[in-house]
Amino acid sequence: MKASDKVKHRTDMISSALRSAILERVLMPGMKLPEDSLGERFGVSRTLIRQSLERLAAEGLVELRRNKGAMVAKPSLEEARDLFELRTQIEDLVISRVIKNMSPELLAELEAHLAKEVAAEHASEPISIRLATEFHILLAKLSGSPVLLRYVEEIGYRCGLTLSLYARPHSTDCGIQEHRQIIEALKTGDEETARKLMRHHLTAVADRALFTTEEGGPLLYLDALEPYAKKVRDGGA
Amino acid sequence: MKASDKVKHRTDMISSALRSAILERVLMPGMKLPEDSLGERFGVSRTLIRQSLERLAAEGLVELRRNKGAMVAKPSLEEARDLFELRTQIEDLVISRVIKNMSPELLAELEAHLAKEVAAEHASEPISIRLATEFHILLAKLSGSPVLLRYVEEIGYRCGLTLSLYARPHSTDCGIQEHRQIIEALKTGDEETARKLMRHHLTAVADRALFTTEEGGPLLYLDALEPYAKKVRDGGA
DNA sequence: GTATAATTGATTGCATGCAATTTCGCCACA
DNA sequence: TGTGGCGAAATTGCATGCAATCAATTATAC
Repeated sequence: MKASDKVKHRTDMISSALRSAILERVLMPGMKLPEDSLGERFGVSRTLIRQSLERLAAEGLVELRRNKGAMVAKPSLEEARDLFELRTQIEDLVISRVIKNMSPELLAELEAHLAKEVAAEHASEPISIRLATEFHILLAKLSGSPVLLRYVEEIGYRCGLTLSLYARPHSTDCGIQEHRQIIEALKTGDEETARKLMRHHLTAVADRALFTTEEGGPLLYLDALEPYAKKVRDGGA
Repeated sequence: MKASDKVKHRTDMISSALRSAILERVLMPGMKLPEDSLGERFGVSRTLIRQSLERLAAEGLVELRRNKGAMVAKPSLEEARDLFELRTQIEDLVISRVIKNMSPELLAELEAHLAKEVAAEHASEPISIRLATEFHILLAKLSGSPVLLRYVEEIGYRCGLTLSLYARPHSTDCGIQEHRQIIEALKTGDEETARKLMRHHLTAVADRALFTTEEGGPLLYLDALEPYAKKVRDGGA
C-alpha cells in the first residue's frame, strides 16, 4: 500500500525534467513554453503539461500569464536581491537546527555528499552546480523541518535560475572548500562560525550576480529539451 | 491590457473559497473532498476543482493521495510544532524588515487594520480570527518581500488549520492588545521589543494548541459549503 | 462463523474536443 | 517608409468521455 503511494505521477517526472532543464540553463529565462509542443515532446497530453507548468509557476520558476501561456521566469534584479537576502536568513535557520540535531550519522551523510562533490570537481559544469545546490538541500533535510526544506529548495532553485540570468556562465558558484569548512564548524558545534561561513558563502555567490545583461527577446527553441523529454517518455525517474 | 492580466481565473476564486471554508472550520480536517461533488456545488467541471485542490495541496491545506482523492489536511502534532516554531522565526524576519521600511504611511496602514480589529471585536468568531490572521499578513506585505509574504501566508493558513484540530473552539487566538503593543514597538523602532512581543504573542497561541483530541473518521458533509460555493457561482470575488 | 475471493459502484488519471482569446502576417492607406 | 486595422493561425480555458484504480459488499469455500 505504501508502495503504491510512492508511485510517482507522470506530472512529477515532467516537472522534475523541466526544472532540471531550467536549472541547467537548457531553457533560458524568457523562453516560451507552449503546452502542446511540450506535450508532443514528452509524449503526453496538454493536461499533464499544464499541471507541471502550474507547479513550476508556484515555485517561481515559470511565469504564467492568462491566455498567454507560460515562459521561463525572468526575475528582475530587485526580486533577485530579495531572494538572495532571504536565502541567507533562511539558511541561518537551517544551520541552527542542524546543530541541534547533530549526530555521527548526520555528519556521515554530509561528508558523503562532500566526497561526491570532490569526485565531480572536474566534471561538467551543470553537474557540479547541481551537486552544490544539493548540498544546501541536504542540510535543509537534516534540519528535520519539512516546511523549511521546501522553502530552501524553492529559494535555491530560484537563485539558480537568477544566476543563469545575471551571472557569467562559468563562475564556480559554490566553493567545495567552503562547504568543507561549514561541515567542520557543524562538527564542532560552533554555531556562530557555521552561520558566519554560510552567510559569507552565500553572499559571495550573490555578489557575483551583479551584472545587468541586455534584454533578449522571448525565444522558442525547445530542441535542446530532447534528452530530458526522452527520459520521461522512456519512464525514467 | 494590464486589466486583463488582473482578471482572476475561476480557479483562484474556487481555491480562495475553499481556503476560507477550511480556515473558518466549515470544512474540518479529514473531510473528503471529491472532485465531482465539489464541481457540482461550484458549478464548474472537475478540471477546475482539481486545479484548486492541487493548489491548496501545495499550500499544505489539503492532502492529495494518488487514486484516493483529496481531503482536508490533518497535520500531526509533530508537524504542528514544527510549523509554529518556524512561524516565530519567519515572523522575526518580517519584524526586522518592517522596522527597516518604517514610515508614517506604513504605520497608518497598520493602525487602520487595528481599528478594523477593534470594530469587529464582538463580531462572530470566524471574522475576528480572519482579521487576526490578516494582521500578520499585512505585516508581511509591509516587509516588502514577496517571497516572505507568501511564506507567512502559507504558514499562517496552516497554523490556522492546525488550531481547528488541536485548540478548543473559542480561544481568542490573537489578542488585539498584543497587536497594539507590537505596533507601538514598531513605531518607536524598538526592534528588540517588537521581536520579543511577536515571539511571545505567537508562542502564546501555539501553547494553547497542546490538546490532543480523539480521532474522528473522515466525514463527507459538504452542505455547509453552500454559501461559499454560491458566491463563486454568482461570480463574486 | 470466519476468511478469502469476486463483483459492483464510486472516484480519479488522462486524453481529447470545442469555444474563446491572443498573436502575427498582410494589406491598405497616410 | 511607417502605421493601423483585419483576418487566419496558433494557443489557451474549460468540459466531457473513457479507461484504470480503489473501496465496499456480496458470494463462496473451509
